[in-house]
Amino acid sequence: MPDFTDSVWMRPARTRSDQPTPSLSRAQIVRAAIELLDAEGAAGLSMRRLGSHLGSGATSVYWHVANKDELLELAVDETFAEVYVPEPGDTPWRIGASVMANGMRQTLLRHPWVIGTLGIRPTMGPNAMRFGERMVALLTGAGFTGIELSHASSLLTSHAIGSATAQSAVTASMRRSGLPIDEIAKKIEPYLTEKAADYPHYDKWRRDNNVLVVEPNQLLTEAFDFGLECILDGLDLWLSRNPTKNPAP
Amino acid sequence: MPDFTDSVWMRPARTRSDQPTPSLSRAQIVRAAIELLDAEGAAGLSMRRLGSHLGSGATSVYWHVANKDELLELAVDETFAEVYVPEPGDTPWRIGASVMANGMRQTLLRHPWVIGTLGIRPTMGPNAMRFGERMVALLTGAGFTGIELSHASSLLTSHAIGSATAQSAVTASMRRSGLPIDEIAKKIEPYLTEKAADYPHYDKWRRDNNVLVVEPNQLLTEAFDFGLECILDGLDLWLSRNPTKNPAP
DNA sequence: GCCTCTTCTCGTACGGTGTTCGATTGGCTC
DNA sequence: GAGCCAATCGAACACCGTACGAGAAGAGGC
Repeated sequence: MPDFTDSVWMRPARTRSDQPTPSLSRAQIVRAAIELLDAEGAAGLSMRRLGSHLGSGATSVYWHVANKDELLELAVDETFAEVYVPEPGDTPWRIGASVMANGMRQTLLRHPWVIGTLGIRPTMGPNAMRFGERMVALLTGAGFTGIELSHASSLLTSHAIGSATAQSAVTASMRRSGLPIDEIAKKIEPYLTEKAADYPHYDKWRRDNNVLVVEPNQLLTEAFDFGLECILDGLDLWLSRNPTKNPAP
Repeated sequence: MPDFTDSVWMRPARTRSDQPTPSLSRAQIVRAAIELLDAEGAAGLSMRRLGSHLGSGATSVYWHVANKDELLELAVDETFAEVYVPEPGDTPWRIGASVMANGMRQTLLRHPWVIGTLGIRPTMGPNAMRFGERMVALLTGAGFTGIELSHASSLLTSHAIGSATAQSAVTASMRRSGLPIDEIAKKIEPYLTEKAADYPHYDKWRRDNNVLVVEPNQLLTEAFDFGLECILDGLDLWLSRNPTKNPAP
């Protein structure tokens, strides 16, 4: 029940910064949590470890933050501060949208633990709001209005999220295995050839384009760029088919 | 280290279905796990609860499945069996791609806990492989070849994942709050108007299109459809700009 | 100086988690 | 019967999130 109606964002932070400079602060806690999460993933953050990482007792954190979920919510919003959305007018809107999508993808890849939280609750913190504000400005400048503005924004962020999800999965797996890419390819190969008869189209395509030799991160980056261009083309087409009544100058 | 090189999929299931009909089976365990996950989300699945849901001891599951991660991997792959990818030739490729993307989105919304796992490791189970096989067939029929075939596939699945992520977030939050949409809107309103000055573009857009009165699931479904059309338009444009040397008949 | 109030820290404890390990069962083949 | 092996399970370990209440440390009033 604590959602929407009783959110972190609608409550004031507990420390009202009185004089005696408390040894813990919400900002400090969130920063430390992000450090742990970046270093070891979602499993690396426990309240006890966070406490000792901060040099304080395990349960001291609970005075500044209601619970772990809320801490995660704060941490996720904090990462939204990193994604830059250009002002409209600085550049053509395609460039602006591209910069935003690339930035969002990069941020998610820098903090892969964020990805696993995006399906749990919508992020409504100040940084996410500021992100939304900039998106509206950018897409309004591009000529979008009404509900389609929201749709275009969703489409661009969805692409960043979906791409980052796929890429995060393979980089995390590669990191866990600790092997270089060609070693992994060598290990997977027999599994794939064994099943080749079951997946004839895939196998033919795989052999024709010998996929496993390409660096996966490069391949997924190219996939992201390709998809982004398609999306921007599609949006451009929509704009040309639905000219605004009050077009931007 | 257990990734890629030592995966569930490369090991045979432990029960070789000998005669004495063991009271537990891997398939049964996976089915029960999915039931728990669907009913109560990722937090609803614990090995003890799974055991008692199956009417067996808490740790008996460990004979059939190496650990919880592997069980999740099996469960995720199982859900991939639900998404239908049409054969090429049955319909125009746009329809086929649309059916696949819609199906994938629906599957993810039926099993929202899957979304949180997609960024952890790539799914390489038999059902995911079959999915890939069908995608290659479908997109080959559409005229894609080489690496761009992979990119087009990634783009379509990314859209399904990204859209489902956003939608899952709001439906989960609404379910947690237990309030009807208009109640939620009433509760959020003061927060939004308080911050209106900070987010002028967003606030103007929000008021012009009074967003909060629309049913969020309907809005997000429309956003998905809008985005899918843009993507298909973009892919069509790419196809027309890059005619295949050996075009499909 | 003392008293009280507020802010903040922290040790302890409770119920739950994933997983290991060794004991135990039960049906099969010799 | 003896031996074997697939399969189940209970107990135990280390860890988790967090409720609670005791305490420290300073501020303000007198």
